[in-house]
Amino acid sequence: MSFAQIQYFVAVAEEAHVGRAAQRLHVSQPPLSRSIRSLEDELGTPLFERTPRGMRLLPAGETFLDHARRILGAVDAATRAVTSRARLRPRA
Amino acid sequence: MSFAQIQYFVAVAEEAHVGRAAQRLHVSQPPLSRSIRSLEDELGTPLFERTPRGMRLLPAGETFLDHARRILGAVDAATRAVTSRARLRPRA
DNA sequence: GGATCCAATACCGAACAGGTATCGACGCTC
DNA sequence: GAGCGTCGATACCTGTTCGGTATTGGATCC
Repeated sequence: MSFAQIQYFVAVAEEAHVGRAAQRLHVSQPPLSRSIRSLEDELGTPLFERTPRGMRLLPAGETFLDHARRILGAVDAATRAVTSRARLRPRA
Repeated sequence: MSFAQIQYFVAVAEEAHVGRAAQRLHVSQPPLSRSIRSLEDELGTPLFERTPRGMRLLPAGETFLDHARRILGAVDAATRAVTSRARLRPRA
């Protein structure tokens, strides 16, 4: 599991559409599809239901989405915590 | 930034020694050195002070260590949340 | 000042991630 | 119900990354 994978997952969950998520993330659709699938493989659970109209979150996916956002938030906080230190203060 | 990088960082911080951390992580020393260095590059801040006896955490490193543990915890929680779902219940 | 211990670098091969092209499945329109 | 459009999934190739072995550079200790 990588950060990119989690960001990808969140984007797909929010867009409910791999193609749209890909656009938003500035990557192409196939890597995104693969990433989601390998995340599901790693977790041993499907997170989405594939429909002809796009992707619908399964209950496990909803749960994971919650955690995923928390993880991304934690990473962001970590980054800001030390980079603001580096610059001695964030603004001015 | 990757999870491995964060795990590596925590190990080095705890061991205060790249070689020992490498042993614990079952990787060799050079990749670990590089990983830490590239993390510092990415954050734009040194996290360790290199001494002839090993690695000593700098204040920024202490801060980051805190966040790093939180991140790993969040990832673990996320994983457990959906894998326990997958198996319908963790034990028996 | 030679031996020792540390992290850093050079170099190489395997694994991974991303891109383009294409497929297979489903729904819609006529 | 045939053809078309729209999904995600797969095949295939390529550039990058990651990990390993061998070696270096620097500091300490005797």
